[in-house]
Amino acid sequence: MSKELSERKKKILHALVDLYIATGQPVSSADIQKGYMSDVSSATIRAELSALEALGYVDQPHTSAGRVPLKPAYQLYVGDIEHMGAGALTDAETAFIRSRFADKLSEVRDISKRAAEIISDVTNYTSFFVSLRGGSVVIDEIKLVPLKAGKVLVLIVTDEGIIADKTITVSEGVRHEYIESATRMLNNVFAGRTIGELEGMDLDSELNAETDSFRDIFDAVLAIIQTYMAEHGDDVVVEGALKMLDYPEYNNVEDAKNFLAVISDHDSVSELLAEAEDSIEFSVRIGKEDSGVDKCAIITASYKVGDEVVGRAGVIGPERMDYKKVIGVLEYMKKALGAVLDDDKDKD
Amino acid sequence: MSKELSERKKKILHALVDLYIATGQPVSSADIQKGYMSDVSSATIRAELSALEALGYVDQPHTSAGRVPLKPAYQLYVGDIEHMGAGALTDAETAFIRSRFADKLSEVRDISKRAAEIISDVTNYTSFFVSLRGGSVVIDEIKLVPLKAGKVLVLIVTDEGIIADKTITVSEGVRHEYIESATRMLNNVFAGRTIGELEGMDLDSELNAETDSFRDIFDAVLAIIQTYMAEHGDDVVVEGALKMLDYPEYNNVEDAKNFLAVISDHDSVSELLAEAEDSIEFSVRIGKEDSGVDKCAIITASYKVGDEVVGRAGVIGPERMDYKKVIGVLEYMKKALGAVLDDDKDKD
DNA sequence: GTTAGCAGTCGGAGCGATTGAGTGCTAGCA
DNA sequence: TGCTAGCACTCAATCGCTCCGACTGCTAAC
Repeated sequence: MSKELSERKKKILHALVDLYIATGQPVSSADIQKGYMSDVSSATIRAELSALEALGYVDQPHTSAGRVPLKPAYQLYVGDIEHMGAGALTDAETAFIRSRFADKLSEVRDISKRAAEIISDVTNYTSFFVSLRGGSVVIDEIKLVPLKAGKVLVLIVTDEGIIADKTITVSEGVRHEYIESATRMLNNVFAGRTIGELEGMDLDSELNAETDSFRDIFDAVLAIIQTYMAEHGDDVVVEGALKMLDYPEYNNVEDAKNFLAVISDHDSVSELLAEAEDSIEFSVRIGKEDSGVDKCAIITASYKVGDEVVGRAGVIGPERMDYKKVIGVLEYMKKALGAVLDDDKDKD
Repeated sequence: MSKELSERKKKILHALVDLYIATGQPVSSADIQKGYMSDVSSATIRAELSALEALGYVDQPHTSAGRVPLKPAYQLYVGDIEHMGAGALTDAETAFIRSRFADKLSEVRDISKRAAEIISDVTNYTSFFVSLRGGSVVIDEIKLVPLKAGKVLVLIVTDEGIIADKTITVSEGVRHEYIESATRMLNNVFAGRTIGELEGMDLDSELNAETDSFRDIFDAVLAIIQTYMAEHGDDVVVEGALKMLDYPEYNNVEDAKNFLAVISDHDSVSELLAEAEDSIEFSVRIGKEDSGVDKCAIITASYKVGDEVVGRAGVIGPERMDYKKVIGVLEYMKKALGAVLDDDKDKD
């Protein structure tokens, strides 16, 4: 792979991957000649293929079979696509996408879910969407709301909305002044900080004689934030997990099970996406041997609002997947999502 | 099936199901004789089997094969088990269950999830757990909490906790008196009612000239409740969905896919469980032809706190599943869950 | 460097023989 | 009348075999 391939070799390789993606069958020299290179004979193509095999780009399942692309071939192919521009979507497809985004979705989670659905439906592959709000949520304000029976509802208001599902019981009863000073204390400590910051901090040091009397409330608030962190670290949505089973690559139960196990575990999905490098917009990885999703390719794209990456979408499919289409869809989603998110911003 | 089977036929049938559950292979007359009826010859058993086949209890995949139980056979078998008492769990199993319930779980959802996990892990089948809090949640109180910038947080306090994920914007600003009268109005209408009641009611009739000025707040509250209904109607947890793929019955991708599609759709799971009759404690259904989960048996159990059914657990597995064990586990869970829930009640 | 032509390879489909598990039947026995 | 021993029969599954055809690799000629 040190040397550049000749133009003809590249052309043959591209044709081979194209055909293999379309049919899933080993590609013969005659196939390539018929569809792509009627100017030379199949024998010539055979000779080239033989060379490509030696270079590790293609493989032969057995002596009398056609050639099958290997990882380097896919990589070259994907590179070509990114150069040449992605495949355009059909009108029906763009219409479909727009219609699915037509209803107003307010929750971030709903948008992620819808986006993942759309991607999966249009591409017919398994898709996932991760909203990266992790540590960057800013705590605006903490409110304590007295309820009946010595209970206090803790409200944590952030720029992303409210984290408020915890009632705590206070020993002191619900004296008004007590609640007020507790609220002051909590806001001193927490307000204006991001959740990410809190994680690394030594919070005990912030406590002093005065605040120490609110110790239990303080601990409760901290617990809520930590729970929130754990649950919402990265919000992962997976759609169309079962679609993978339609492809012959996963037509045996063992592999299918493996795949589903990985894909249903949100942590591993998050990890898969995290490996995408930040610097590039599209990242295609093919055949991760470890991690149970070998025989797969993963294409990811990052979505930004302003300068900040707010989400990352991905498609996972068989190595021989329709890269053009998938990249096209992810590309188009960038526009569509941008519109939805901006809309959402305006509403606030 | 009109006539009672002879004791010997029953015994043979029971043996046959036992063996079939253990091996998954068609059972021969010799097998039955060896393990269960050394007092008569295989020829006699063959004659009985032949009769049972005519009665529709068993089937022969082909002329020279053993017999396989049909639905009626399973039903008889399950009836026997329920009579005779379920299989006792091993010490290791009960210890495992207790240890998994050892950590304090406060959220209803966490408990459901844990329970489903335990059931699935001990039985090695797919399990689900539905918390039926649906319409019976009582609204205790509605609170409006003013936030910065003309926004108001709506809090709906119920006996099950708080539904509070909605901020609304009020045109009037956040004048204290306005908020107070709105709160009064809302509590007049909603407090003390269950969510289920609200659904059937003509709420507009409750509005009068006075309340009409709070129309937007009123509508917002209603919307929140309706959203809650839709999302929390029945809280369904499914665990170990992939375990089904270990059983040869689902060793082909087509069936596996079908099964997973049903099981991942919480609505259909909810439906499956809803079909369990309320009157009986254990409900076993075998081979629902429609609904994609044919070739399956479903065992459900209801769990009560006091007199109220709070949840329903189920196990779904191949028809030839280890009924004794599953029923034993569900039975034991009744005790274990009872303890956890009571504990939880005490804490409140 | 390219091509036509041909021999060689190998997977897969199709076919028949063989095996063996398990039955149904029948004649004889208690 | 009910049970059993024994035997003939059936049929899925397995194996081995051949045949077919889709490809390739090679070689000799252009």
